Amino acid sequence: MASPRWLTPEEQAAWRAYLLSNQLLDEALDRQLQRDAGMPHAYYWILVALSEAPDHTLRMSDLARSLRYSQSRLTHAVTSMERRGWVRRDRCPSDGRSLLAALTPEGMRTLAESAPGHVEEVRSRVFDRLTPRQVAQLQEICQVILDGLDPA
Amino acid sequence: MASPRWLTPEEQAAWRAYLLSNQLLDEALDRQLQRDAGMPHAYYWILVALSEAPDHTLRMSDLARSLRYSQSRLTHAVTSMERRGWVRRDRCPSDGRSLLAALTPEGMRTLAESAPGHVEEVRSRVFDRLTPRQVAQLQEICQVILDGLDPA
DNA sequence: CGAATTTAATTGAACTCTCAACTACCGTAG
DNA sequence: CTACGGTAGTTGAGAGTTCAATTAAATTCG
Repeated sequence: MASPRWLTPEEQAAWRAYLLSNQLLDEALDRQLQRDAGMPHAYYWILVALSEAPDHTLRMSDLARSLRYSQSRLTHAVTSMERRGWVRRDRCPSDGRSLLAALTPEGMRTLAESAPGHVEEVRSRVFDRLTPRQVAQLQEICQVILDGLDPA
Repeated sequence: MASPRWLTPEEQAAWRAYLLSNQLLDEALDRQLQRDAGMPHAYYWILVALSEAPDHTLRMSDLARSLRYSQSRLTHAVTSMERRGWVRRDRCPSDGRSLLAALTPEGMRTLAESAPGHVEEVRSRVFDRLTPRQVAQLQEICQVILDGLDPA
């Protein structure tokens, strides 16, 4: 058992800042969406993904893959969103195993109503505070981390 | 109602990379700790905070404040950690409302055993992939975001 | 063809976290 | 000294997520 490669002081400081800012940012985004739209952050991105798909429709498994949600997570989420009338689930004509999740007009309207407020929150919390240079740096850093986590 | 200030394409790309890398990184960290130490990420930091405190002891509310956890979240977490024998809760002699959470030897041992593997995960997922320059950039960016979210 | 494997999706239990309500104790002002 | 506002902490319900088990349809291959 080799001695562990501990973090340097610089790395520790960066890591704690990262974890804390993430924690608070996630909480802020979740709270804003919950308060103004009655949905968790995860549901917002399901609405976004469906709204960007042809016919506002995606196979459950493709939707899960594109958002990197587990199938179980997506099933539970879509079940709840279906109860609210935001999404419909239809059998896939070409594959009996698959289900097609489709955004309803009601779901589209919910997204359209909540998007401006949510984007405003993201702006005020993040992008209004960063220089264009920092935005580019952030993306590069996240991309490097993603490359290691997301083989796709 | 002014027209919403949408994100620019650069901001959108950065935002999606950020959200996805966060999601996957959080999942990876949680999975690693759950698998190797049987605890969620949040519990790990409770152990760390207590291990760094004088006498391995902190008032519940100070612990909550330092980690930015809600009191309720901390109560539930500590209840679970107490059942596992990692933490003890004693009445505070100077203030009848307060409770002092103390790390037990068992809890200290659990932390000592899980820390190397966890740090290795953080290294391999994050710091081994970033240049020192990027680590500094990351910290600055997170600090800017923190300044807006954490008045303290 | 028909058995075995893989893929799509759901289910339910266990767990964590949030939120609102509640108990108990402290400090202070009348 | 007692009433009152604030602080410390817990509780329980509800919601979302994970994980393992299950169902069912498609695909592969001997």
